[in-house]
Order: sequence, then C-alpha cells, then structure tokens
Amino acid sequence: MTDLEQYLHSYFTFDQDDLVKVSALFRKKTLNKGDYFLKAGRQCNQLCFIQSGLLRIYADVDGKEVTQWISSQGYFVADLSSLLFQTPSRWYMQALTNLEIFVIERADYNRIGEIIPKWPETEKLFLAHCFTMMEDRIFSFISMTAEERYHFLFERNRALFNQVPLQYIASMLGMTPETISRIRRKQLQ
Amino acid sequence: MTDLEQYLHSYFTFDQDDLVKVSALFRKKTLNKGDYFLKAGRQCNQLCFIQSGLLRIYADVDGKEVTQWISSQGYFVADLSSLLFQTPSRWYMQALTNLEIFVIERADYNRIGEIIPKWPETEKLFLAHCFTMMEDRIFSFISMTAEERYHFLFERNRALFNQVPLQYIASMLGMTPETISRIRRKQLQ
DNA sequence: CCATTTTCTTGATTTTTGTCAAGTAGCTTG
DNA sequence: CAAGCTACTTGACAAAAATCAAGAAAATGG
Repeated sequence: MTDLEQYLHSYFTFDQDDLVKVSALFRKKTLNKGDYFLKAGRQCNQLCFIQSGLLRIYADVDGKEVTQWISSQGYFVADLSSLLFQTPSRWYMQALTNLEIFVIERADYNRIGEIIPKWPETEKLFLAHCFTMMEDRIFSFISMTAEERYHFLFERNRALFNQVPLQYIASMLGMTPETISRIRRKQLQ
Repeated sequence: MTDLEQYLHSYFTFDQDDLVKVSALFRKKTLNKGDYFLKAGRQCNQLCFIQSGLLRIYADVDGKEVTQWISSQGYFVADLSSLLFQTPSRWYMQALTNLEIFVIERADYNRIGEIIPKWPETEKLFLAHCFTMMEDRIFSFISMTAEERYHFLFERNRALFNQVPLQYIASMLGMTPETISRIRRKQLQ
C-alpha cells in the first residue's frame, strides 16, 4: 500500500479495490523548496495530497504576506472554491520545504463518484470534519487571548513548531513574531 | 411558491417538481423570543431554514456567552458536525426574536438524495460556498484590526446592526461592547 | 568553514483594546 | 405613566499587543 492509499484508507475506509482505482487517478510529483503549487489569481485545477514536506498557504495584502495555514503530511490541499467554481484562487501555495505530493486533476476528481458510489457521502463527511476545524479556529479568535490561541494551536500541531519559521505561525495566529517570541519566553521560565 | 421554495430555488436551481417534493419534507414551526432551537450538549437532529427572525448561535465559556454568529432570513442552520456524526452539539441556538422556521429531521434530510439525484453535487457546492465565507472570516481575524473587522462585517451585513444588541455583534467580532461603541463614535465624527 | 542572510529575541515606546465604574437612554411592562 | 430593566456610552485606568530598532542566534551557500 502506498502512503496515499494508506491515508485514503484511514480517512475514508474504502475497500482495497476502490482504493487502488482512486489512487491511480493521482500522479506523484515533487516540488522544490520555494516552488508554487498555486498562485493567487490563477485557477486551481488540481487537488493535492501531501506525502511529505510543508506547504504554506498565504495571501498578499498590500505587499505583506499573511499566512493562512501551513499544511503538512497527510493533508489534502486545494482552493476548494476555485477548484469547484473555477474562479481565481485567492491564495498562494508555496513549498516551505522540498515537497512530495500526489496530484489529481479536476476532471479526474469529479470522476471519483463513478468509481466509488458512496463517494459523495464520504466527501460530505470529510468536508464536515473540515468545517468543525474551521469553526474551532474561528472560535479561538473570538474567545481567546493571543497566548491562549498559541497554546491551542501548539497542542494540536506540535510538529509545526519545530519545522516552520515562527513568523509564519505568528501570522496564522493573527499576531506579530515579537508577540510569539515573548509568549515563548514565558513558557521557559 | 412558499418562501422556502423560493430560497431553495435561488440557492439550488431545482426544477419545480423537485422543489415541491423537497420542501414537503420540511415542516413549518415558530419559536418565541428566547426559545432554544438547540442546546449545547444535546444532539442536533434537525436542520432549519429561517423564514423570518433572528437566531443567535453561541457557546458558554465558563459562564460567559460567546456569540459565534447570528443567522437571519434565508439561512440554513444546524450544528453540521452534530447532525452528521450524532455527536453532542457545541452550540446553543436561541431565538433573538420571534422566529418562523422550516424544520427538516435528520432522516428526511438524508433522504433528499433519493428525490433529487444531483443533490450530493448540489450539497457539495453549497458547503463549498460556506467554506469560502468561513475562510474569509478567519482571514479577517488574522489580517485586520478590530476597526477593519467591524467595517468588514458591517458592509456585508448591514441589516444586523439595526436589529441586534451590539454586545452580540461585538462578541462575533471578538471585541468588547465598549470597543465597538468607540469605533461607532469615530464614524459619526 | 566562513561569510552572508535569515530568523529570532529583547528592550523601549506607542497604540490598541480591555476592564471597571458610573451614568444615560431607551424599552418594556404592570 | 412610572419603575425597572437592558443596552449603550463615556471616562479613567490597566493590560495586551504592535511597532521600531538593535543585536544575537541560527541556517544557508559557496
């Protein structure tokens, strides 16, 4: 079983046959550090699965980069709205490290339902999980201080904190690098 | 055409036949100001469509109510995660005004696909729209000041500001009522 | 391995926002 | 209409976070 199949299996509990057929729609690809998977303004025509490495999702606001999220191993990534409605993407998606991904084209993605009859149901449940995570994230902004948000993310995503420049994490949390640095110092004492 | 049918039509572009069949799965209901559509800890077994009135969605954090959102006419509302996974709801949903809603039970909701073959596709696109709105909201927290967030919401949701106690709007925006009051004063000058 | 660049930390200061307390305005209801 | 709520505003102050500037530490690339 490839890693992609393993992940598909753990997320979606397909049976072996379907697994192979679906994963055959993906093709493996590598990106070098600094390469873009997607640029704002372009159309998102693919969805990718991250096999290894880190992908930073950010927007450009008056020349300042605002990091929306950093996706790592096991994530599915696309600008969903751009993928489905063929509108321009709002996000840049750039490799923070060398990156191994599996890529599926829009047309093939839309064909998964033909292979797996219960795909629409499965997909809905997957989207619902993402929904919950986004709700939690919104809730963290309206109900927590900067310090609490830091811990909230840290507890859920420890791995990130060793691998990623803190300035990006600060941006994800809606605070400055200086603030995150001071929160960290507190922890050590 | 009832209002529900009108809205279903505008959101989903069903044809007339399907429209009638789907809307027949909903039953009309009224809630009085202060009544709960859902309480945290309970299971969400229904989805509702708001015909008129305002429904406040909030959580209780150590005795303090944090308003997550206020839904108004034309909104579909449920704790999606609780509805689909039958987990306990995280939100209270309380009528801010007398409320006319159309309610559909989980079982009937899950049956829509039998009536409208392309429902799963339609539902996915609807969820994707919600996704985009949540992404925008998250982005407002990581990239805007309190004042900018205020305007961002105000431009998109003017109607709310006349109908809803400002303290709830403040909470949705992640700020105190005093801060919102000061932002407002600035506008007048 | 050294030079350069990038990232992180720290301190001083300013700005923003929260907290507390008091007062006002506007509803609601008996 | 008056009493009692509730919501809103305001001011004084405190706390949190941003900004600016400088320097330290770490990573990167020849």
